Amino acid sequence: MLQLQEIRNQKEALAEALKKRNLEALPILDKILELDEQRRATQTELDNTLAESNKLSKEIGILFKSGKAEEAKELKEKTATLKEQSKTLNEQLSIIATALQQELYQLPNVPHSSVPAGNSDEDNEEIFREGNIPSLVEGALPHWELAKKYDIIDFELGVKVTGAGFPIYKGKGARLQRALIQYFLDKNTAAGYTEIQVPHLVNEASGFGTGQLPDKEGQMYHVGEDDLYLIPTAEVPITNIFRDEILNAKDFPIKYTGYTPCFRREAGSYGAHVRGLNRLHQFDKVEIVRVEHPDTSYAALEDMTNHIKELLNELKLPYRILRLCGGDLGFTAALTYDFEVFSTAQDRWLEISSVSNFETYQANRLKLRFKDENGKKQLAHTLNGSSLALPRVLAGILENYQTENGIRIPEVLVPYCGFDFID
RNA sequence: GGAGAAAUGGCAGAGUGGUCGAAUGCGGCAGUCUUGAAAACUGUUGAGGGUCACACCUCCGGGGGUUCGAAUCCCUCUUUCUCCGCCA
Repeated sequence: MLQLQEIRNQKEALAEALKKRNLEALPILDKILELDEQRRATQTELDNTLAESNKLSKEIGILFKSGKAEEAKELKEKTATLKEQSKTLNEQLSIIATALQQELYQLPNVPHSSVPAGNSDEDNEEIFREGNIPSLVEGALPHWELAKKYDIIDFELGVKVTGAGFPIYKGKGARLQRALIQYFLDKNTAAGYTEIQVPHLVNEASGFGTGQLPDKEGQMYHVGEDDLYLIPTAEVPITNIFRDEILNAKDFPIKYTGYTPCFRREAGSYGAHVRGLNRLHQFDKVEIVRVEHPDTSYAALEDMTNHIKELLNELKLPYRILRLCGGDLGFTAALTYDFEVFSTAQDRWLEISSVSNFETYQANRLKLRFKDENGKKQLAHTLNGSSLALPRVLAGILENYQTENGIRIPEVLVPYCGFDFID
């Protein structure tokens, strides 16, 4: 959520920056300022009414104590009008405040100055590439066929037990997945992230705090009986740890990592690109989350991308890094780097990590603040990134490490797996 | 799931209808003292709105109600604790 103060101070600059998202924000910003004006005027009126009412109440109290019941009675009658007035004003105020909130929720985050303009993922800017892209090998199989051939992932069985998009990992497939989780967590903790385990269901306030609600309601599974949501990413429970907190500047940096399953309804996305592990309703992910001082958040973002690079370098997977363009940038992010692994058999790139700086956008919703060096309260910056999304890493390994006779295991994972070959 | 008790500022803990945004203690911050530190002493110390700055308004778990007036009374929800039941 954008800060009202900023909208008041630099409306034009914000509107200009939001154009990168192909959003003509000026009418919304004007509407917001108008509602803001109304809100303050109504608030002032209400405050004055309440002030008068408070004054009378005190006088009545004093009169009663000094036994002047008659005079008190007279004053009592006067308060009736004030009560009526403040009730009306209060109702008006809440209508205006709600309208103002709704306008604010509509606005996405302002893109960072380095974000390229663009409409879709085709306009994302490739900023880094590592590893050779093997040309399509004769006889190379896509991962879903490899999974079947070596009996390590059973998609049909998942359909039987739950439905499409809920695969069942078996034997060495399950073990490889567990090895990856452990490897990622070990690397993250070695890099200074504190490992935590968090709930897999969150309440509405949490969904709202990180920006999943109210906009992306349909993407989350909702447990109506208890009004809880299955998490679409560990970002939600981890970041919400800091909701309504006022930190000290010396608490920074805050670095957390956690493994969780992630649940996404993925309503409306079907077709060839969702085969196999490409897009699932339930998948595992290790996440890193940081809360930073505004002055250092972009250095933190670089630090995070370097960390993800190291993971992929060690796994020796061919990958590239994209700077997302305005049109592809998530609603709440100011700047996002996507990491993509090359899927040899599918001849396409698969997103395996998304590292973002949300600046104050989430913090404003979360009321996540800190006391700066001068004792002033200001909003913190939040960041997060996948390190990494398991299914697509798995797909990348299966496809890139396949041989005629089986699948080799990346060297760094062998100690975690206890085997070096799947056949 | 049943029965009971409770929820107050960073923490502990007073406050049961009127000047209470809230005693007191601890903690935090600043100062005095000291070569420095500790101790002691003095001052200061919740959040939000509003204002150039004041004034002023709101907030004592959430929501609603009674009253001229609510931290205090009533209803309701949530959470915590104790006992019983069930359970990995």
